[in-house]
Parts: sequence; structure tokens; C-alpha cells
Amino acid sequence: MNDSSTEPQSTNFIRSIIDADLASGKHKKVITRFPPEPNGYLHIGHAKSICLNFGIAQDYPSAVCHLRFDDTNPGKEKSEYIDAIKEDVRWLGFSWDDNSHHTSDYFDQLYAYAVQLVKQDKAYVDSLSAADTKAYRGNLTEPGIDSPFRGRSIEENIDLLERMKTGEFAEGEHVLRAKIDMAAPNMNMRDPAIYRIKHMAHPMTGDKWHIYPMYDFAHCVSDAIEGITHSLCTLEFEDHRPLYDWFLDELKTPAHPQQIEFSRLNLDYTVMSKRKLYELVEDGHVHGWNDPRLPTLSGMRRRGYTANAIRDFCSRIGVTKKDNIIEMSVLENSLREDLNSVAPRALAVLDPIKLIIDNYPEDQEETLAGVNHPKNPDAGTRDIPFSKTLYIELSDYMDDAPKKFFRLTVGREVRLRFAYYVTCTHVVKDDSGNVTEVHCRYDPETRGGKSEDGRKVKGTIHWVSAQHAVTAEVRLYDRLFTIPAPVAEKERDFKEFINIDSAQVLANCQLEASLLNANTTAYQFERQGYFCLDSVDSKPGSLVFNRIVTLRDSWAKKK
RNA sequence: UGGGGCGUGGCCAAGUGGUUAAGGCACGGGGUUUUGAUCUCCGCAUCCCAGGUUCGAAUCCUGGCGCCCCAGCCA
Repeated sequence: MNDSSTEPQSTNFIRSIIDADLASGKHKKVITRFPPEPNGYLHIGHAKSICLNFGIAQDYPSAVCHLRFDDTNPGKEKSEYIDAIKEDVRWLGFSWDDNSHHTSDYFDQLYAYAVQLVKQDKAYVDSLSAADTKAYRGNLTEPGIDSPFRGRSIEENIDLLERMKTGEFAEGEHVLRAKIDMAAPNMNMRDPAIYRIKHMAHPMTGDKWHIYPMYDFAHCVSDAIEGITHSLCTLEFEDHRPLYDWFLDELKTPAHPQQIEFSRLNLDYTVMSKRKLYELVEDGHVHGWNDPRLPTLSGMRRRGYTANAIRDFCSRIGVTKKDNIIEMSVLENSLREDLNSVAPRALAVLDPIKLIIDNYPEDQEETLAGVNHPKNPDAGTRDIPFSKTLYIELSDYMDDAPKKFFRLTVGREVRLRFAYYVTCTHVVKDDSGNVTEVHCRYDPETRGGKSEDGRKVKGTIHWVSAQHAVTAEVRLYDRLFTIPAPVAEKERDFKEFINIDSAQVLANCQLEASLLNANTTAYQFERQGYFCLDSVDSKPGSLVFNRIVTLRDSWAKKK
């Protein structure tokens, strides 16, 4: 008997390629890599790549996935990001064991390979200004023109490169370029830069270097050095692949990894680029990288998303080469599925109004048992105090209610969850007509929420005993943007579409007493959604809950 | 208008010449239910277009059309 989970592993075209490579004997074991640049926080788009790369490492025998920080640009990178990135990957449930690397680990080897290229007359030091380089490159329809420095001798190039390395020249004075073809239809092959001068200390190598390698050169060589078999990246690198292969072929590296491209993840009603997320953070539209409305992994974690849900989501969306915009409902479905199975239930009134049971004794109090999880008896029950004055949800009462409104209106009977049946008798309103109190009578024969006579009560509402309630702040989050594809609006700035109601703060929520001891797991507030303590702002004396996601609401749809 | 990709239902996505064209999400409807939740049952496409090859095409060929990416000394 094998009782291990038989969870179907979604396959994709990349796994098919790997299967074929293993079958043909091209590779004995698979090595992938996840190569973030430490210049910002990871988002759910990265999670897709992480699940793909680390997922392959998990599923194939003796396969591994390296974590590699692509730190070739000290002008943009900070070591602070490294720990955050590691934390996010770990939180998602993946490990890299002792395979955490930095591209900067290979700077010496990279340089030696560059020298080799020069010696093969496949690279040269160019002294054109940045502006001239651009002008010489041509454009999409016109070929470029050779730089006047393209014909320098190997000796001169070696000398110049060495002096670039030792910091003899100013930034921008020279650049090492591959000698390929200035007329190539693929712009990437028009003598791309290999090294540029940057008089800048590097987080890992300090002030050792004055030149830093470019992505196209560093990435393929690093992959080769690490023995990566399949180098998975996103679609925009597709026309870099000829260059990736050119470098490795010219350098005759011991290994020649295969670059395979897949489409990046796009989610509707949000943005997914580091630059745009940075803009939202910098301009104060959200409160930091871990704002619960952001699709960053740190924001989602704070919001209450589970790693399980994100992994499940990634397996559901698949991996292809097609541009896509995934609907938020797919993510929410993965989330609800996970949360529903594990979240303990609780009663919480977010928008309270008093419900007074006129025929319930003034000073009486009793304790009722609430089921912690309807599908899991092992979760047990908890005590919930009940008394004459309760809080119920304002929206659970309506003056002129339609027949299909299964809640309170004068003359209608509902069940108070786990408690009694109550029938609404009248309401009290203030001068402006707002309901301030709902009055009702209860049926003592319905304790626990069931009646002997088999009478049907269609509606069940949640409540909290006023004198026992815990007051807390609850933050309700909604989509960050008002349109599905804010970045697709070419003529307008995506920030114009920010949803100004994306974060609603309710300061006077009334929670059942047991929530006073809430821990860090997610709870389902019955009939409302899933909530968890805010890891940043919640304090023992003043609880703050985040709404992770609402429950499905078919009644709301009908209305 | 150079080069590289992509085009299967509202959104994803299987499918690789013979299947009633998987599955998920969404949507619509029925049942169960002390959460209008969960669970459950049912419904929901002829494959961008046009020709062609073939007994037979989403799958092969030809020609269109549409969308995305590339002119950083960013990654």
C-alpha cells in the first residue's frame, strides 16, 4: 500500500523537454536555477518561476535547483534584498541546501573568459561614447555601422581591458564588446557589451573590481560553470538565446546549458513589474513592499495568503509560451480551498448593531458550544458566551426586505448560529432614520439552534455577546486597481487606475471572546471570509485583523 | 516596414493526423447544509481566417490577419 499523496503533478512543455533529454541520455541529472537580481522584492510572478525551477528539482530523481543572485550591477543591488529573497523562497517551501551562489562568485572566471574572447579576436575594447554607440547600432530596419575601434589589435585590446580592470579609466570611457555582426537582424548580436566600467563598490566583492560584466555574458557563463542543464527564463529573453549560445560556443565551456523561455505571469487588477511596484511604494500609494494589497510575496504573506495556496495556484496556471492575464479568481480559489480546509471558525461582527432579546432575562448568561470546523470533528468545539444584548451585522437587518432575504426584518424568524431562534419584533431608529437597535423575542425551546417541531428557519446569522465582545480593528482589502489591465492602457499612467477604496479600515469590530487569544493562523469569520492577525500592527491590547479573502457570496451576486 | 515569438470557450490549459476537443477558474441551473460558505450533481467550444493535402486535420502545407518582445555601457 502506498498512502503517499497521489497529487497529480501538472506537466508542461519544459518538463517534456527534460523528459526527452533524460530519455536520450543527454543528461543524467537535471540542474535548474532561480536567478533573482537582488534589487527588490519577489512577487507572485517570481513564485511561478520558483515553483517551476524548484518544482523540477523536487520531482526529478537527484535533480537540484540552485539559488543564484544575479549581482552584476552594484548600482542597483543591495545585500538587504538577499535575506528577503531567501526568506520568501523558504516560506514558499523550497530549499537550495548548499547551492546558494552569486554571479559575483565567478567574477574571476568571467574575466578570464573575457580575456580569452579578446585573444580569439572575438571581443574588443570600444571607446565610443554611449551616445555614439547608440547611433552606430542602427535601428530595427537599418543595419548598424562598425565602430572605428573595432579593428584594434589583440594586444591593444588586452592592454586596454587590463587597464579598465585596474580602474585607470573613467566610467563610460571604454567598454568591452563582443565582435559579432553590426548588421545582424537580431539587435542583440550587434556587438553587445560584455564589460562596462563602474567605479563602485560591490556588496560581495567590495572595491576589487572597476568593471562589471553584463547580463548576457555573465548569465550564460555562470550557468555553464554551475553545470545548469536547463536555464529557464521568460519570453523577453528569447532573442538573447543566440547570444547565450554564441558565448558558450566561442568559449567552449565544459557545459552548454539549454535556455528555454516561458511566458511570465500576469494577474488582472494588479501590476507585476518591479519598477511599477517600486513606484507604488515610493510614491506612497501603498505602505511599503509588504503592503497586504501588493502581489509581493511579503505583502501576500502579511495579508494571510498561504504558501500552499500559492504553490497550488502556480500548478494550476501552467507553463506555456503564451501571453496571459490570469483572473484573480483563480488565485482566490486556490486560497479559499486551502483556508477552508484548515481555518478554525469564529464569530465576528464587523459592522455592529445591537440586537436586544426582550424576553431574555436581564442578568442571565449562558455558554454555548461552537463547532470549530464543520468538516473536521477533531477540531472540537469552543465556548461562546450568550446574553440578552448581542451585536449582529447591520446588513443582517432590512426594513422592507424581499421574500428572498433570509435575515431579519420585522416579523421574520432567523437562527442565531449555535444559539436560538429569534423573531424580530421592532427596531429603534435615531432622528436621521438609522436603525440603532433591533429588538426580538427568542424561543427558549431552540437552544443550540434547533427546534423539536422541525420548523424550518432559512436564515442563520452570526452574533457576539455585547458584554463579552472583544473590540478590534479589521482591515478589508480589495483589488488595487479598478480595471483588469492597468498597464495595457498605453496613453495613461497605470497609477490613474488605482482603486482608492482598496483598503477599508473598520475600527469598531466586535469579535467573540475566544479571539482574544488568536494565534497567527488564519481564521474563518463565519459568513464573512478569512482573516488573520496583522503581523506588523496587531498588538496584544489592540488586535488588528486583515481580511485575506471573502467567502464566496452567491447572495451578493443575486442582488 | 528587420528579427524573434504567440494565436484551442469569458480567463488559463490538455491535445503532436482518427478522442463525444481533457481538466481548472468563471458563469448558469438542481440537491444537501445550524456559514446565502463547504460539499455535490448538471449545463457550457469544432480549435484566428481563407485555401489546400488526406478516406479523415485543432493537429500537415500555403497565404492572410491579430497580439507580444527587441534599438541599456539594466536584468
